[in-house]
Amino acid sequence: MAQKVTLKEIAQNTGVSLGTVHRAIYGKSGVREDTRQRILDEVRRLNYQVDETASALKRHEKRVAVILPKAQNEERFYFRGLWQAIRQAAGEMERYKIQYEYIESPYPLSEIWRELERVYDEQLDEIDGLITAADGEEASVWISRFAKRRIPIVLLSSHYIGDSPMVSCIKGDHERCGSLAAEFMQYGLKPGGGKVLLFGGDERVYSNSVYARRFEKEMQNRGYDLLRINGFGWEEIEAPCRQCLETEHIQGIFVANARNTYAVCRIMAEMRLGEDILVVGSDVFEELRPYYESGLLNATICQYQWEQGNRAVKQMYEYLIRGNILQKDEMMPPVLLMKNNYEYFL
Amino acid sequence: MAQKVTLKEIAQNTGVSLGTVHRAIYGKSGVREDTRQRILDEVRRLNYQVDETASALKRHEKRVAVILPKAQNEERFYFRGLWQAIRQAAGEMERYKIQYEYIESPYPLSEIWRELERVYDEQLDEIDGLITAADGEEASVWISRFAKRRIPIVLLSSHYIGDSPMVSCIKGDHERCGSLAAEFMQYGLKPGGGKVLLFGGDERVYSNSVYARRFEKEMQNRGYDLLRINGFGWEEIEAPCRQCLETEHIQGIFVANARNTYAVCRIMAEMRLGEDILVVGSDVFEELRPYYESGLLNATICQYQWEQGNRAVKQMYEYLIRGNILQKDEMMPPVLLMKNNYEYFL
DNA sequence: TTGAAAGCGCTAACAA
DNA sequence: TTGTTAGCGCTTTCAA
Repeated sequence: MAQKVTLKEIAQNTGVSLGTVHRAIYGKSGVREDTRQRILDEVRRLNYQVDETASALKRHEKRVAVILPKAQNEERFYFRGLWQAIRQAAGEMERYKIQYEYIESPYPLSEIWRELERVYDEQLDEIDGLITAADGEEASVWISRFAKRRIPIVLLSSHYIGDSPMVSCIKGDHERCGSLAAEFMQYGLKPGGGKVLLFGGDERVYSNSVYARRFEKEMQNRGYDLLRINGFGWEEIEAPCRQCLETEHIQGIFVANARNTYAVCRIMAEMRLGEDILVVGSDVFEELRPYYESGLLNATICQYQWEQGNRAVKQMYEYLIRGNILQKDEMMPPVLLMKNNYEYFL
Repeated sequence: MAQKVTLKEIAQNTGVSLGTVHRAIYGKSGVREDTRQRILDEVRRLNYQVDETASALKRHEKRVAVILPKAQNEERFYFRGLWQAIRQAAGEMERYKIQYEYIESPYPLSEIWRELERVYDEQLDEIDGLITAADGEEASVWISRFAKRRIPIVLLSSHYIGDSPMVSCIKGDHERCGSLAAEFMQYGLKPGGGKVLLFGGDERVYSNSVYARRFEKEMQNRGYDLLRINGFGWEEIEAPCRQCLETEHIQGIFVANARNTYAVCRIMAEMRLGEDILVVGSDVFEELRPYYESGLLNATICQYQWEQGNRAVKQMYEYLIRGNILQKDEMMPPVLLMKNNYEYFL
C-alpha cells in the first residue's frame, strides 16, 4: 500500500510550516491567498486526507444537542425508536470528541418549537450542532434562526419550510410508503369484497397527510371503495372506529401512523374482530407484538428509524469534522414488516 | 461530563509506568501476576476505556484478507452485493490501521476452499484476520486450519462444520426467510386455485435447502398443492421450468436463490407469462429491475447484504482492536421487497 | 519484570 | 501572515 501522505510532507513540499498547511486546509484566516492556493494544489496532487484519529486527539470538543419529544404518552411509539437509534449512533462519536446532549422535551412534536426557543435563548453558544424534528411553520422559523447563527441542523422526518445550506433533512419517503401499503393490500383484498377503511391521522401533520393521500389515490385507482376516518390518537378515533366497524362491511384497514395503529388494534381486539379483515399499520414497536402474534395485524410499513438515527449522526460528523456540506433531503427506505420478521426491527 | 480516565492516571495510582499498565491491560507477558491484578483492579475501579483514536495512531497495521468468489457468471447476482457492502464498510477501517486486502476468487463458492488453501500456503503470516464464506466440509477444514493458527475468521452466509472460538458466523435466517415467503404468498393465492411451483435450488447448498424446505413445509401446512424443481442456474432449470409452465396450472412460483430468480423471470418473460402468476424470488439486484417494473416479479426475500458487510467488518474490528471475543451466529433480518421499495436496496 | 523515552499526525496557542 | 512549540493518549522499542 502506498505510503500515507501527511501534513508534514505537504509542508516540506511547499516550503511552509505545519501550521500554515493546517490553516490553509481548514480555510482559516491568516494565510495569503497565493500561499493557500499553492498548498491546496499540493494537497490535491498528493491526494492528502486528514488523519481523523490524529486530528481527534488534540482538537477541542464539539457539542451537539438532540431535541426531540420525550417518548411518552401516545408519542412514545414513534419517538422511542428514534431516541434509541440516535443514542446508539451518537455513542460512537465520543471518540471523535463530539459530545451529544440529549434534550427529551416534554412538548409534543407540534409544539417542539418551544423547546427550540428555549435552547436558542439559553444555550446557543454552547452548541455546535443540532439534531431535531419539526413540523410546521413555527418550528421552521426557529430552525432558520439557528441556521443564521451558522449552527448546522439535521432534521428527522420533518417538514421544514425554508431553504438554508445549514439545514439537512432525513425523511421517510411518504409517497412510497403509501404506495407500498396499497401494493401490499391488493394481494389480500378482493375487489368488491367489502370496503377499505383508512385512518388518515392528523391532516395538519405533513407526513400523515402525504402518506394517507397517496394510499387513498392508489386504492381508488384500483377501484376500491374507501372509507376515511381522521383523528390523531385513541380519544379521537375510538368512537368513529367502533361505529364504522359495527355498521359497515370492511375487508381491509390501513392506518397511517403509529399511535392510531395501536389504537385500532386494541379496539379490534376488544371487539374480537380481525380474523377476516386485512389490517396494515405503520411503524413497529413493542406494543404491537400481541397483535402480530395473534394475526390480527397483518403488516406494518416502517421507515427504518435505526438507519435514520445513524444517518443523522453521520451527517453531523461529516459537517463538523470534515467540513462537508450537509446533504439535502436524504430519503429513508420504506420497509414492509410481517409476522415473520417484525421482531428483528423492534 | 466526567473527566476522561487515561493510562497515565492508572499508572500514577498504581505506582507503575505507562508501559506496564499497557502490558497488563493487553495481557502481554512481562508483568508479574500481582502487579497485573493491582493494575486491572484500578482499571475496573475507574472504568478505564482505551482511547481508540490515540491507540490507532501508533500501533502497527493489521491486515485482513477478504476471500469471496468474484462476482461473475451466475454468481454475480449474489456476490456483487456482498462485495460492495464489504468494500464500503472496510473503507472506514483504514483510519484504525486495519488494511483490507480483497481477494476476488475465480472459484465458485463450492470450491472456494481452493483459494483458502492457496492463501494459507502463500500468505498466512501476512494476515491478521479473514473474512470469507464457506459451504461444506472441505471449506470447513481449511477454516479450522486458519483458526488453529489463531487467525480470527468471520464467515458470511456460510455453513461451517466445526466449533472454534476463532470463528464467527453472520448468517441469513433461512428458516424465517422461508416462512416469510410463505406468509406473503398466502395473501396472493387462492387455495385450490392452481399449483405452487417451488424452485429449490441446489440441495447441497445448505442455505438453499433449509430455505426451500421451510417454505415447502409452511405451504403444505396451509394445504397448497406443491410442485418442486431442483437445479442451480439457467442450464439446469430452463427445460423443466418451460415444460412445467406449459403443462401445469400454476398460480404461484417461489424461487429460493438469486440466480434461479433471474432465470425464471427471463423464461417467463420469453413465454409472455406473469400476468396472473404470483412470483416471489430471492435477493435483489440490478438485473431484476425490468421484471419488477413490468409486474412479472411480485416480491423478493432478501437478507440485507449491506448490513452483513457492516457487521462482518465491525466484528473483525472488535476482535483485532479491542480484543473482544467473536460472537457466534449473528442472524440477519429478512426483508421482503416489492415494486415500491426494491430500488432502495439495490 | 519493569521503566524511560521516542514518537504517531495533528491542533491550538503563542511568538515572531 | 507565518513559524514554532507543546502536547493529545497511546504503542513500541530499548535499556535497565
